Amino acid sequence: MFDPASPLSELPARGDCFNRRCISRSVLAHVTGRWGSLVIAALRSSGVLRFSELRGRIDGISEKMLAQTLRELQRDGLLTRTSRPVVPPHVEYRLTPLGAGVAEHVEGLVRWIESHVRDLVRAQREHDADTGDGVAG
Amino acid sequence: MFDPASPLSELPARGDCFNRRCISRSVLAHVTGRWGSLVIAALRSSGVLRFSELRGRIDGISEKMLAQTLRELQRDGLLTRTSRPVVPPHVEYRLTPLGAGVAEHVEGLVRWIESHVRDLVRAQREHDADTGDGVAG
DNA sequence: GTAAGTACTTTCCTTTGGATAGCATTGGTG
DNA sequence: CACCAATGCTATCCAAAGGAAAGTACTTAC
Repeated sequence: MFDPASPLSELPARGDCFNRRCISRSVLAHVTGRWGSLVIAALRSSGVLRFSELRGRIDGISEKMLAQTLRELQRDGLLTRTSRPVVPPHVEYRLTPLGAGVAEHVEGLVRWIESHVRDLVRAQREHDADTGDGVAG
Repeated sequence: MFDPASPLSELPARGDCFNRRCISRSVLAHVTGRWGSLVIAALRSSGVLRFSELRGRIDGISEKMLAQTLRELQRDGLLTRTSRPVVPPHVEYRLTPLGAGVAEHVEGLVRWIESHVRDLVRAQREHDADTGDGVAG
């Protein structure tokens, strides 16, 4: 059913992220991976970015992980890599139309979290204060 | 500015996920962590779930990671844990109103990916076929 | 006495991630 | 001509995170 070799027409029209063998699961993993959502959000807000620009925008990412994340997302068809054969190298990354589709949701999520920081901090402090599990009965 | 000890009123009204010191960044990490989004999506579609039900629904998760993910999300104020002191133990997890807010976006993302599996598979196959980087010039 | 059932926790080992250095290429500098 | 800068990676090595399996705690049922 989720056999990666079967013809497209035999694949289910809809995936199932809860199934670990479904391709949608691995795409979800790439998109919501440690760095995926930030790469996607950065590209969505800037349009085009070079490798070093992405590295500069995403505080804390290592070059290894940036390269790896970009490769995964490119393979999933969410972004394109365009290299101009000049010296020093000039490589551009941008979202594909497919990538723009996910990006919309990713950005919604990121923006929601950013605009609810105070609520989140308050919740964490309350939790740390009473460190009690809610016990009913 | 993002000092975890400063009073709420001094925290910026909006976080910045691109800054590795901002609390919104760690919440994003929990929500989009390897298992966070699936836990949230499962709770959103079911309302209430017990530990073992979550484990059953989320194919591939280990008990250790489920426990850890639940603890993080609970601390962030996104879900509640309610244990009834009976034998055998009975523990329920459900989203808080805050959690329901993120869950909306998480579910949008998951649903988008699930409904675009075919496009994603097609993209992967094309990529694997030409394994060529887009080169302009 | 012992097995079952639930929600974890612990242990041990594999996999992943991070920091740093290196590579390839060529124009500019001394 | 030697040398460095600039860019986009890759390689290496070590620390951290994650997975599998077994253990814990407690009481009812057999």
